[in-house]
Amino acid sequence: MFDSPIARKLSAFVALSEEDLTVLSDLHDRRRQFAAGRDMVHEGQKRQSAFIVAKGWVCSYKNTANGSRQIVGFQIPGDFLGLRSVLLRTSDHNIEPVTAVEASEVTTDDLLEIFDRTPRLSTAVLWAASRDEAMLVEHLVGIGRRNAAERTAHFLLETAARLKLVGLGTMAGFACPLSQYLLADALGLSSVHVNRVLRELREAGLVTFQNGQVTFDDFDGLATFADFDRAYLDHDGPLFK
Amino acid sequence: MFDSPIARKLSAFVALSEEDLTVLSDLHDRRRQFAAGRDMVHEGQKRQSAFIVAKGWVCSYKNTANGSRQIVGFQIPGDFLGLRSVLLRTSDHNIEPVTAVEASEVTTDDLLEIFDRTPRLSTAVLWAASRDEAMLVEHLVGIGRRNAAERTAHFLLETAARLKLVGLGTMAGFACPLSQYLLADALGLSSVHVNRVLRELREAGLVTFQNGQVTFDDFDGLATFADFDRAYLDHDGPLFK
DNA sequence: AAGCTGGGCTGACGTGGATCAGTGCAAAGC
DNA sequence: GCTTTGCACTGATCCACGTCAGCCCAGCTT
Repeated sequence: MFDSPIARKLSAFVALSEEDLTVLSDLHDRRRQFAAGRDMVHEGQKRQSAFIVAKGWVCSYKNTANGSRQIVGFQIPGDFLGLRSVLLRTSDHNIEPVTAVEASEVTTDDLLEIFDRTPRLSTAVLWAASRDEAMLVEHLVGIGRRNAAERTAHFLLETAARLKLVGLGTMAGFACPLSQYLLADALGLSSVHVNRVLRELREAGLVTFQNGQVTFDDFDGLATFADFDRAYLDHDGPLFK
Repeated sequence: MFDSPIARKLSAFVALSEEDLTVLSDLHDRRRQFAAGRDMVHEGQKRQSAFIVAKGWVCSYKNTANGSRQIVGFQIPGDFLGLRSVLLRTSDHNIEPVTAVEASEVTTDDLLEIFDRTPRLSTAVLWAASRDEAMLVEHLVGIGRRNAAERTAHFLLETAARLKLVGLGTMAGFACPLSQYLLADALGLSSVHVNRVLRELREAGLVTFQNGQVTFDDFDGLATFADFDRAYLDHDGPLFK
């Protein structure tokens, strides 16, 4: 019962107390279901609460005036979503489930109580937020200064590292529900080009992404190619041991 | 004495108490100087404290393997920098003053005390962090899905809005110490192309950026062109009035 | 006075990735 | 069974930007 994805993830950073784990477990039990494709949150929505993903994949995105969209990031089990909207009062992005999703709603009051009563857990929440922001920065750097292939490779490696932390993948590979269209919107490319890049990476013997399955054929080679440095994910092990 | 840029900025969001203002004022008085061009923080640095900028411009950036760099954002008076590094224990980016800079160091202990003793101020700090993240997202969307001219225009508008909030600019324009090289590294372009884009925008009668001065020749036209929506900056006025 | 440096600025040319306009296939719906 | 829909995949063509290679000017050095 204490083994929810969020508890696993946060435990990798902060040694949580019994009480912390109970709070998380209570949240975890309060899950709601969301169908794939129907937006959970849309831009401009007010008084939005946050969620913790328990199962499934979600994406956060923004639409631009010219009709295209940019996916800002994917949330997987153990991730918060919409945390930023709580303080900004208005959501600045849309949130759409990629697959069927189970998630627990976390209201502003829940958050305040966490900050009030479980200081160690609140540190962990802030850590998770910092880590999400670090991923955002890495994403920005990738789109700004890496070419399509490096960017794609980097994304797959980062995603693998995140999934591994919640027990959903290994260094060998992971199950990936993303279409090439979604990948394109996340990487700032066209789906046509994503297709070509995936072929190149496959033919170079680095990664294979087929039938919803990502397989690392040469993990180290790929990491070198993508200039992937996992330091920003901060898996140095728990604080306050 | 209560009129530091940070106090101005946070007051636009949260109605601060006398005590909150005193804490801010004490921080503000504790300034240190930094020379332009010499890094204040470098990637991988441990146990880094945060800073609040009082005067001057700063940029946060990352270098990539192929020798180019991506500027993640600029910090102007009233902005935090390096907040994320506090919880991640290791800085994930470099920080360089663009001009001569005055900034106050904020240690982890200072932050803990703020969270402990001045709850309203801590809300304001978290709001500022959320706003910074929203700007990061907007930056990501720009690089991923907007073309060079739209992106440049958007950047200038956003920067104007931020400066205005701390009394350093108006709807008419602002003083801007950025070279076209810095602009290029921030926008994910080459400096050559930045130059051309700035000329286009000038010839279209939208903005003029010359001699360290940005002048909006047609503010509304530019905002339309750039698809600039200031909602994400959340200037709705203070909470808890 | 001569040289150097750091901006801004420019034309010619090359290219990574977008766009267009498809094909093929498997699963779902009627 | 036939049609529709969604996704993977492809070749041909185009163009937004990058790269290269320079010029010019202002402000510093020596």
